[in-house]
Amino acid sequence: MQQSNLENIFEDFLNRSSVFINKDSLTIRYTPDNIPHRDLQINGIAKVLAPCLRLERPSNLFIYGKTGTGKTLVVQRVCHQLEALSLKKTVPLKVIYVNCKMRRVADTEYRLIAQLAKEVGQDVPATGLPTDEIYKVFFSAIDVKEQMIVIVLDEVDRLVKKAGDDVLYNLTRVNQELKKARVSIVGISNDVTFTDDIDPRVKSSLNEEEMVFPPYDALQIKDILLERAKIAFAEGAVGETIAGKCAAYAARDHGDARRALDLLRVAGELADRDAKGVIDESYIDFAEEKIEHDNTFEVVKHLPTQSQLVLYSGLVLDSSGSKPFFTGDLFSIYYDFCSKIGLKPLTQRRVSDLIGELDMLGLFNAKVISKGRYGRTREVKVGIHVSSLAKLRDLLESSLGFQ
DNA sequence: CGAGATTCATGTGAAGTATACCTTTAGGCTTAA
DNA sequence: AAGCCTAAAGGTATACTTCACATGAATCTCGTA
Repeated sequence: MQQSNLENIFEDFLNRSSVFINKDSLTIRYTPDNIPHRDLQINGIAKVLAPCLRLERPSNLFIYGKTGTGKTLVVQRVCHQLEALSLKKTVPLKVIYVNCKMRRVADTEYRLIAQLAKEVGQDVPATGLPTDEIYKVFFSAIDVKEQMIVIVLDEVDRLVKKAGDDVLYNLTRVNQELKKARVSIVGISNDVTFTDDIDPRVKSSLNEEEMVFPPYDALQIKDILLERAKIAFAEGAVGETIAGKCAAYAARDHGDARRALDLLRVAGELADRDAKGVIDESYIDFAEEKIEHDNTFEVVKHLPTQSQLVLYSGLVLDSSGSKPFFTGDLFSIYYDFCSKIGLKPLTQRRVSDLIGELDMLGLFNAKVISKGRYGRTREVKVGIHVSSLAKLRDLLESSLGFQ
């Protein structure tokens, strides 16, 4: 492409009028002033955490709700206010927020505590130290003075599924170790049934208070969208029917408001790209597809090589038969690919675990079935939208170094 | 014909191994008095 | 003699392997009606 041409593109971009005024207000980073339909929860959480301000340890709190029901947002909102107020009243209070699902950040006991330590300014190595040592570092870092610490663990269910409930047990016992600081834990979980399989001791001490976030219904989502759209978009860029359509799409599966906002944002971006001043319905459909597409790509790109190859093997099997396939099938074709690209093959045991992980990520849909006389295995289907399959294969092929 | 045993292919848990990385410690070298 | 650097020793977490046992319905077997 020629340089003058490039310049034109940039010029063009700058001069072009956008449907957005403030795009940030549609992203997850944005904390709106007003959170509609969540007053009950906000007040509830505030009441639980309020004792912080008198340096009394509040009850541990546990929050359940599906994705996009505003859990994280509400908690962050309340915590911000709490911190702001504590600053004004000079109460030593600190809120630590950790998202446990982040791969390689906080998905094991060690890494979680290391992350907590980092949040309070103690840098610790990624490996090599005993876990107790990490605990000690973290404890002594917060126990330097009398203060209140609120630890928010987002998506704890992931952590517990991967690393067991020891972490939680240790954390709930923190207060006995500390002399000056007080710690309170707020756990956020997407999985409502998740406490079923944690130790009753942990359960009783963690669940001092609990709260459920019900899904939004279509009307509520529409409210939320209109509210945000007012901030985000130029006058008249989004009609009420568009918001309604987004809401309907998002409400279709469990009232996910985040999804609705994504939909609106991406639709806006697409409209901008076409230099249209208005978002019409067709953009919503494109946006739905694009989001799906982008999300899976983002996930796949950051997968370790071996997982990528397992996924690729799955895709190949899927395209050849488009019927569900079994662990054994996948393993043998995976094995062939390994020698083809010069990768040391993993054992079937490990591949089985990787299939499980891909299932958790939603890239596969796997369930264990028994075929009676013909054994027991996982029945695997590819859980990726058809429209992304071809491009995904290309991506994997180049990333894995196929010719 | 039906209850119980058998079978298959792999799930799954536990224990062991390799690797990468950490801290501690001891020895050797340098330096300043 | 004190201070500093380096390399070895001893320790850990993590990803993976090895081993061994668990699973569960289709199929087989065999006693019984």
